[in-house]
Amino acid sequence: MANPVATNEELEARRLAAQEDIIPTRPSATVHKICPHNSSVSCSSCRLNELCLPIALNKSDIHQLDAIVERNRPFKKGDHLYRQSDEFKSVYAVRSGSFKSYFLSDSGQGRVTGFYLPGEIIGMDGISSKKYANSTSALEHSSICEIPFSQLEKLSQELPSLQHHFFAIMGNEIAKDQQVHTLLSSYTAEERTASFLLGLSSRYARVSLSPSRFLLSMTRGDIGEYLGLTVETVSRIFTSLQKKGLISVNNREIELLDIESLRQILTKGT
Amino acid sequence: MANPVATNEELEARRLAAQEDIIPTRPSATVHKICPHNSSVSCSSCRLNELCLPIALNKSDIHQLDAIVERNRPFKKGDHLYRQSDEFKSVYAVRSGSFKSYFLSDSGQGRVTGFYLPGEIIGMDGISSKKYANSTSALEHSSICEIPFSQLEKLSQELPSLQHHFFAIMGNEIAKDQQVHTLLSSYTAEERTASFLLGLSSRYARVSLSPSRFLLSMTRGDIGEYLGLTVETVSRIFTSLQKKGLISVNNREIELLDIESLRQILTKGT
DNA sequence: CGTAGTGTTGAATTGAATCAAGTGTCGTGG
DNA sequence: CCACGACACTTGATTCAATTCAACACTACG
Repeated sequence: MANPVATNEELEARRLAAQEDIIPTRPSATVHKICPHNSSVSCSSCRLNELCLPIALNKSDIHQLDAIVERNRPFKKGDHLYRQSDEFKSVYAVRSGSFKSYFLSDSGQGRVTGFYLPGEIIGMDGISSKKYANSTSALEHSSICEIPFSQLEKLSQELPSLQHHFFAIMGNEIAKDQQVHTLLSSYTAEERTASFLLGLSSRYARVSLSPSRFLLSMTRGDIGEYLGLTVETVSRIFTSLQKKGLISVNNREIELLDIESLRQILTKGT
Repeated sequence: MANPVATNEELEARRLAAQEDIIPTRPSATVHKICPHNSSVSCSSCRLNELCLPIALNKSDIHQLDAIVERNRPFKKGDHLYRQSDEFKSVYAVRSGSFKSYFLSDSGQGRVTGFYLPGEIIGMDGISSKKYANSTSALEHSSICEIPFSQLEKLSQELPSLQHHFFAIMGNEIAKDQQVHTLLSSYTAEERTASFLLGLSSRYARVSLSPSRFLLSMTRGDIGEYLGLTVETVSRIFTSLQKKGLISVNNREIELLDIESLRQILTKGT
């Protein structure tokens, strides 16, 4: 909290450069800036290749996947990957940055249905109806790998382990969504918030970022829409968790001070 | 509501026999009872084959699917298909009856995560972690087709259209779960209930049952757990919708009297 | 430097939960 | 076939968590 604000990419770059968990107090100093949006990287050299689609493929197979992946220009904050009811064409793997998906109902109000971090797959909701069910936009400067779905299907036909892995990715999405169902149907505002923070924490850990200290790329409003709460409630819960000493919040920068106690909020249930 | 209670299977059998929408006033009369739990039927002769996994397969391919499907003994009300953290082995297609999936949290309280009607697929939440994330039990006397997943994968490798269809089924589940997310995070009790009833209606229509009159195989408590409401609230909303003339409820038997107005509850939003 | 967007905090309100007390229904065993 | 007990459902009164309404502070950006 003594820190000036830094973007996730900067934090990420720093971490890669320094292999340390502690965020330097004067980050703007002389950190060598690695650009994580570099679009010329191949799947085999991508540092996410052990988390992303290539996870199940051997060296030679990866090149086949590589050949169908399109590495698009970087996305600016607010840019849309696709919009609700656009024709479904591709799924996307987040390379850097973050995205949110949201659903606009007939009555015009939107709700956030998901946040996506590096190594995660976006767009699977469009597979069955051939139209995307959500809109998805970048929360910060971000980059993406586009994987045309028809080609992914074709390649899955040739590479059993790719098929297996993609089934697993989709199954994981289903299991995750059902957990969220439980969360929304029975947890209190504090429990939802704690669960959200712990979820982000482990997802950051997965991409080798600090699990206890990170930047929220989404607004309080986004979080509220995702958790089924209002902005005000999210803000109040953050404040109250801070007063209890479980977290430390400073604007978008957040630190989980007592992960164990945060977990207990979820398990001490009714 | 002047009707004595009848099970869904009976309603189904009657409909098949009579091709009519109106439930006879004296059902116990002389309806020729077709047993929908007959386990000797093959995929190609199953009357659900245009809704279920075979949908995308031609005659000759169906026999290959047929060969890996295991048609289990019927399930009695309350019998479990599998339990949370059992080893994942198969996905299941509902042949007749209905099932509920529910998740037990550490604190012991369970929440219903889904209901499954004939032609729908159960168990995909276990694919990625190799353990089922839910327990699933029969809500009434029901029958099931078990599809060992490893064999389904193998066969998907040979039959591109099966792979395609299974991707679509999973994508559909994801899209559906995200709609539920929106429902739970922003709808009122009345909106959730209306949406639930309309959802059941169209799913019954899909299996050629009356979309406006059906039996609820789940308790008010199950509905409440699914929608994130209490039993009392569900009961009150049913009563209030009945007073408004939109539905008619008599115990587990329900009739949607004004589907258009029910839809309007959802769209008139904020 | 000003302004729009984002976040915080307080007070009042409310929708649904909880608590409580029933009635209705079904399956079982006598 | 009926009586019993367990479970399912309904309805009312009260409480409470989260929303709503309102005012203000902070930040970021042109």
